[in-house]
Amino acid sequence: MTGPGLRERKKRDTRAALARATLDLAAEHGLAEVTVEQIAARAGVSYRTFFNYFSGKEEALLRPDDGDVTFAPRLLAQDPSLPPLEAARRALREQLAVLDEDQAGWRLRLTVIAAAPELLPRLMEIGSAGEREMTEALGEFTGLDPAREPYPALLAAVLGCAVRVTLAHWHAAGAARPLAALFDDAVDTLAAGLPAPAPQIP
Amino acid sequence: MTGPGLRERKKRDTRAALARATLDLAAEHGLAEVTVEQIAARAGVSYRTFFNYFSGKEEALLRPDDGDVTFAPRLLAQDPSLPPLEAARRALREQLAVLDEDQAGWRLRLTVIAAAPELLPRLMEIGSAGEREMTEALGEFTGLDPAREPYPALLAAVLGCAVRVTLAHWHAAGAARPLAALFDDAVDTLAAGLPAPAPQIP
DNA sequence: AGCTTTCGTGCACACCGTGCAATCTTTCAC
DNA sequence: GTGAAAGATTGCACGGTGTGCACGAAAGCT
Repeated sequence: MTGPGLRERKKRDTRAALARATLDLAAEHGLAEVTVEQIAARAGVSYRTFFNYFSGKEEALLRPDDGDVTFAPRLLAQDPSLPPLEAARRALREQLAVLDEDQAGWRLRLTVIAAAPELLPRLMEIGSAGEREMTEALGEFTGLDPAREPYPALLAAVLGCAVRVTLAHWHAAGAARPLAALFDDAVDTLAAGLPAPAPQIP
Repeated sequence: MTGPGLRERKKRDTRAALARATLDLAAEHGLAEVTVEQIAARAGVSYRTFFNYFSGKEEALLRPDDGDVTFAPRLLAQDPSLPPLEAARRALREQLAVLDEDQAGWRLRLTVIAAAPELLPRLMEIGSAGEREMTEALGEFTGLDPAREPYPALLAAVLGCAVRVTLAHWHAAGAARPLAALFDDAVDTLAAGLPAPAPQIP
């Protein structure tokens, strides 16, 4: 049992250092004001090396881990007799639990994203490991061909939205309620056909 | 009644020429392979002038007109007693009708986008003139504060998805059915709580 | 006509992202 | 242990992007 080996460990460390440096610098000055050179300097590697790990600042900020588990196996492990929406809800709840491991980091990350709105659509690709993959998995789960029937794509897109809005609300509300509960509420609203809630009268 | 004036007209012509050149070149070679210099040359202006009209290739491709009508007035013109989903559906149907004016152009545009998937999330900002604006308008329509209640943001995001998926399907299916009909189907599915359709048995 | 405003353009600059080749380090086979 | 293979880091050079600035030309106004 030699473990992951020195090489692997150093690679992971470098990647983590670069991601962390990107996050910290972006939190301080805003992502647009930070250069790759600064990031590399803070992480202790050369400018050129940065691009051995990430294709750009964006990726370094939004995809700090590369080996994140995909959505498809989680979905296909669900009970096939469940309605698709319910099965997907359970799979995504598992996936969101990963964020709980580094709550502080993700909250900071969401702060940076909120200040750089051009990144907002990209959140779609984080919580769900990509909408295309989700579409494929839902097609398999439901037995519908995504190329012919819009249902899998629609469901995947809508769920991606639900994740994104939930994250934004969780962040805006200061994480007052746990992420999983907020996500459940959102899916409940979807399952009910998006009825208008009663206006609050404060 | 002198009309728009020579100056205005030339500006609009230049903008249209740049947008058109971007679209044509991107359709021929793929957006990533096209340089701003080529675009400017084809439109008959200088490299520098391109940036007086667009902030980059992306915008030139996805936002050919700047003065597109916003979503908010369309929504607030709807009957306030309607459910929010239904009111938004009607407002968006009006907005999508604009695309019918240049069907061929938009179908070509969608082809380019399909070949450059990193642009796909940006479609959200076209059909709906921006998700934030939609959220605000829905907050006003429902009497909910978007900062406290997630419902307006969720509805706006989901509708943006519906537009995007509808456009993708319309394009993939070769515009066999009209855009408005496809959009109606999608909203019907949403209103019904995203139930699983029967699997096709071909 | 003259005056003001606005637009087009050239120039310079910092940054981005990539290909290539040289150098150094880990790993593995002998 | 030693040396070769595999792989990571780095410097260098290059084409492309996007912006600030200043100058000239054209359009609109009086």
